Amino acid sequence: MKKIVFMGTPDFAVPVLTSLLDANYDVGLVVTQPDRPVGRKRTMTPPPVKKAAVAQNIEVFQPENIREDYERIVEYKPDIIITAAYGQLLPKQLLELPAYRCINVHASLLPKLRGGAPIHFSIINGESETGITIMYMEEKLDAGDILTQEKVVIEETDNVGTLHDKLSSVGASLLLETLPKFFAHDIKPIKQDEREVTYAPNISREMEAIDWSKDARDVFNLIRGLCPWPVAYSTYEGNRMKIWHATESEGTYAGAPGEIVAVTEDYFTVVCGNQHAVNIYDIQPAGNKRMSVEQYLRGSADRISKQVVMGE
RNA sequence: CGCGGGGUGGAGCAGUCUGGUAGCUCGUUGGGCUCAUAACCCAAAGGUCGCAGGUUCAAAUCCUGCCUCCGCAA
Repeated sequence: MKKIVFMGTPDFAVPVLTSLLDANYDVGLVVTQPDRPVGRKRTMTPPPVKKAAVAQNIEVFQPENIREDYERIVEYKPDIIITAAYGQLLPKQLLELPAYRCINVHASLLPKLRGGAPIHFSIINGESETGITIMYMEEKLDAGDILTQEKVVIEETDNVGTLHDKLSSVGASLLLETLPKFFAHDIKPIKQDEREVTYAPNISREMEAIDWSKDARDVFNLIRGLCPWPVAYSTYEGNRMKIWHATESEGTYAGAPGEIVAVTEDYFTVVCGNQHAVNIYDIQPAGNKRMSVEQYLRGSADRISKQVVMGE
């Protein structure tokens, strides 16, 4: 029985861990990020993977900095380390420690979308498919040789939430398919083609603001690529407004980018670049909860007016 | 003590400054109109106005404390 150390942090990694356990793999040590203060109240919250591990009575190790504090893992003498969205780069000493080395479950078709937010960027970039890659880990982020991959189609109706769930589940099942072959040395690792590399860095604040001068298609992709987290936003008469859900509008409109050109019972239309537009259905005004435009307008029909320019 | 906006029938809001019988849009239920309808007309039910205390003849409204939801910032 191979001794496995699992390293992961967010929800994405939870099904990967639990499916290993369900398949009776010997995961005796789980490494995850330290509890972090979360939300307005700054309450210390354990990462999802920790909760899952604790629920199964597995030892949890939460080093602040894995590059300096990894002695516990060496002590454990793992045969393999499996990571999934752990959140820190591993030191060389750990990468070379286990006989079967370290493998990672990454949510993109590498070499595309290396980095911390591959799911977001697959949608924001307007890709029609993405997937899971299981690969060796190198010192360089997400650059290791590829073991197995599985594609996942991105539907028009997908957002980060739905795609995340699909990928997480595919990641778990692909790992279970990969491991027996991997341990039997039945997989030939493939080098990543450096010419094909693209990156998916963590989402920054500026990225969350909608640039209405872009194509309607790009705006649409940004909105669903940031939903349900961290959510795209713009402003309405100076007040911040998160945009939870929108669709591409048919037809062309002669308005300035950001201008509201139509308001109906349940959505309003905002012009983007290239004369195209998006219809906005779900919003969250500053200080309020998320609500449909229909509900928002019920409070008072003139809360959204034509000719107002969003983002100004 | 980081800054700020909220909590009013099932939903979204107005009313609070200038205390004096609980209002709007929608939903729900019943009835009517119609060949018919998610449309239109009429009617009804449904709220201890977040909680507690205080001021007052009288508090959704003023004062104090607390709970809670949310935007920003970290």
